[in-house]
Amino acid sequence: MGGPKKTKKDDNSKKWKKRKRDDDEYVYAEEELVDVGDGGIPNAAKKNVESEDQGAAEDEYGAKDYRSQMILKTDHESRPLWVAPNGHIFLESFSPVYKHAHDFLIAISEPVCRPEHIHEYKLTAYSLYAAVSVGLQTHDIIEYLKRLSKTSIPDGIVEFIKLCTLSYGKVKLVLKHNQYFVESPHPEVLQKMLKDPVIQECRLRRNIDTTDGSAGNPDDFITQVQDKKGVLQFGTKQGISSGVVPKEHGNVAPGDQTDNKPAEATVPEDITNFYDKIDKEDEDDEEEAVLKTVSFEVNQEKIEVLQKRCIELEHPLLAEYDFRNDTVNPDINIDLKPSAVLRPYQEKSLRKMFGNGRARSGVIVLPCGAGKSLVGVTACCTVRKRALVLCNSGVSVEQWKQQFKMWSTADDSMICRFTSEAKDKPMGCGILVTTYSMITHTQKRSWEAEQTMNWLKDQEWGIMVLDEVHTIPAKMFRRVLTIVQSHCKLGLTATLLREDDKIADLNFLIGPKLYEANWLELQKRGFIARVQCAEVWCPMTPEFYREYLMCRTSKKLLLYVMNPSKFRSTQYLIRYHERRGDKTIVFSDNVFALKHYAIKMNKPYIYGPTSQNERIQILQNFKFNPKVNTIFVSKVADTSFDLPEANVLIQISSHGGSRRQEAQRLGRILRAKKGAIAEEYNAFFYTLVSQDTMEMSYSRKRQRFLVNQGYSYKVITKLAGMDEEPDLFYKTREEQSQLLQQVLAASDVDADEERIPGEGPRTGPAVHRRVGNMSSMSGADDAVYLEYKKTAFSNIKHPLFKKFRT
DNA sequence: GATCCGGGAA
DNA sequence: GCTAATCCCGGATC
Repeated sequence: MGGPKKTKKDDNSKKWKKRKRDDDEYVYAEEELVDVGDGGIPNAAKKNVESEDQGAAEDEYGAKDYRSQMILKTDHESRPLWVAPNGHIFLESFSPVYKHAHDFLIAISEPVCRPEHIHEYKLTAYSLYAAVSVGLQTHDIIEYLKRLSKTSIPDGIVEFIKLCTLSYGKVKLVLKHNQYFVESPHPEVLQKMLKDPVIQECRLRRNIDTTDGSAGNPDDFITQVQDKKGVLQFGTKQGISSGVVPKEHGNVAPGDQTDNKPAEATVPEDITNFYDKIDKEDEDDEEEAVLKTVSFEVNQEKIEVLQKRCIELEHPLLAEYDFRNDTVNPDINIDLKPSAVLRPYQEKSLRKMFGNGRARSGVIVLPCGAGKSLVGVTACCTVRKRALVLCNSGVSVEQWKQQFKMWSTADDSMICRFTSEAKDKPMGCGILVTTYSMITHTQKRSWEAEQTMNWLKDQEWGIMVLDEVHTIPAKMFRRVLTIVQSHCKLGLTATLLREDDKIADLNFLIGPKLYEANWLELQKRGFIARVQCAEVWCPMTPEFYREYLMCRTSKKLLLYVMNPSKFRSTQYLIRYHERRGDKTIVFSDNVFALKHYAIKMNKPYIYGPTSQNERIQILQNFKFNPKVNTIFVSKVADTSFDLPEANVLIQISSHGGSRRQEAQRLGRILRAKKGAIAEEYNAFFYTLVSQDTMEMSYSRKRQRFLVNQGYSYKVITKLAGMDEEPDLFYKTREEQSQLLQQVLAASDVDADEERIPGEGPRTGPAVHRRVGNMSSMSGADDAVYLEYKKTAFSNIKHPLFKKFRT
């Protein structure tokens, strides 16, 4: 393949490639295609794509020239795609068929980078697996890709798609009567699989004969005939929500015309026709309706081994739940309220899940604020079997309960909370909301918790909703799976990103990604806020910079966070937005900085030790009190509670290069803002960075995810108007050096916990870290901090400090 | 009872 | 490898 090779891959070009790699993720992305973790790629396919890729010439910058392998079609202008031989796909977002192509690419590939004009995707074994699981078929994928493409499709890609999809989707994992079965309409496939020793190990043989009396012979399967499926509607028997959103058939979707130039190029008919065909197929694949299936039972504890092995054998197990024909588990009486109207993308994601009339397990990716919980609630209302919702914190348990009450007909008696402080009676309830740690708890349980857990283990759950699924460690999630028996698992998340490589695990622990929304697209349509992202560069003051260069890493962090010009920029931005009437949240990972900034500026702050009551109080004030427009928060705000009213976010310190945290935080202000259509932006996201420090490289790393989602960062090197602003703190050298002393003293304390500055070594318990239960509003619950106030702040007249002065 | 605090875990 | 934060439980305190 690959035609005549004009590569001259000498050492020199390799060097370039390597250098490129160090500062550019793109090259990584290419490599990932052939290395997606746990044997996700058929080996033959690997070779295929690799060899294909080598056929391309590379220039001195590592760019590849594929012209020799791809022939441009004459009507290429009306087709939106290029498919490169390395599996990367490039899409013109201004194309009249963008909508069709985008839907299709989301289904078959992973988005890599989606800026304004050209979007990049890549084909991976996982993404193709996901495509098959939502009902697409090999020939349709290839055919549609061919039609959308400006050029011929490289042979290697066709081969790759075939390899990754032909054997997929033939074997299913189903739960019946509390027993797990591997099921397939293809007896020969099951026979082949059962020859594998690993799979034999996972098979469960019962002494008692099963219903049809299957015996011990490996080739003896349980055989049954499947029922024919009907058309499904979401959420309710009556199908209130179905048909609310018209499907975008035919030509260009109405909403798109406004954003794009009127389509001068005619859309080739073969594209629109095929889109309709695929879209329709997804809805009712009748194909297997009358097929006989064969199955064998498997051991619940071996399920993970089984799934992994099946992927290696290139027959990944699909988990599907035919809930409408489940007569064993009773229906629960829950429907969507008529007022619950799904947005188009919510409906679309649910169509991926329920497309063939059954419930598929998998992950739905929506940005925060885009209505993930409505998707979860609707899924539960569609399945109408006992549902288990797993959350990260007690607070989000409460929020989920609220969501169920808001969108569905479920009342208090049907929704049961199960956390350490709220244990409703679980028996007879339809929906159980609990935390991951409650399920996986290993230590002693209270009697009540023990009872509920026993009950929970005995249940056969219809659906398990996994909130913020990206945050749970894979290990913990595995334990959940061995404890809970559920027919179907729905993972919800805002981003599938993690800095470690555990995200691939989700693919076979939960299921493939069913849908992923494009943030910018939602923003354009007004479903989430339009955010202006800015990186504000704050020069280090000379004194701070000198210390920064001299000291070791742990101290460095404190120095660049406490940089006086950063403080002043923060103060200025806060004032600027307060005048505009905005609501601002300031994030700081570093607790020392958090407290110092907040106290100095006299703003409330929330961090770990802040009591539940106080948190609620601060949040309520922030929400309703027009005098409280700015609050400071630590890491606590990254997860759990949401802050619906904020539209400005300022980051003064963050965790290394975590892209996920960045995305999560941006999500805090994404909830669509009212009356916002007039302005270009209605939300602001500032990251404050101390110039010429490590922070700058962290910052770039963190931004990468959002940049790939299409956000652009504006770099601000000087805040206009800041110099004219009166009364900003830390203006004089003297104030600054005082601050420096505090910072240095603070990092010394870190080095030697027991020492209190200025008082020499302590032996007795006279000074304790925690002093009584004073309000943490004032930061007085930290004796060390109290010490500083006595010395450094003693000349400041401020009501907050008066209380504590002796 | 409700609330606070500390320990252990991950 | 470290830090911050969280969860659950049990015992102490008001």
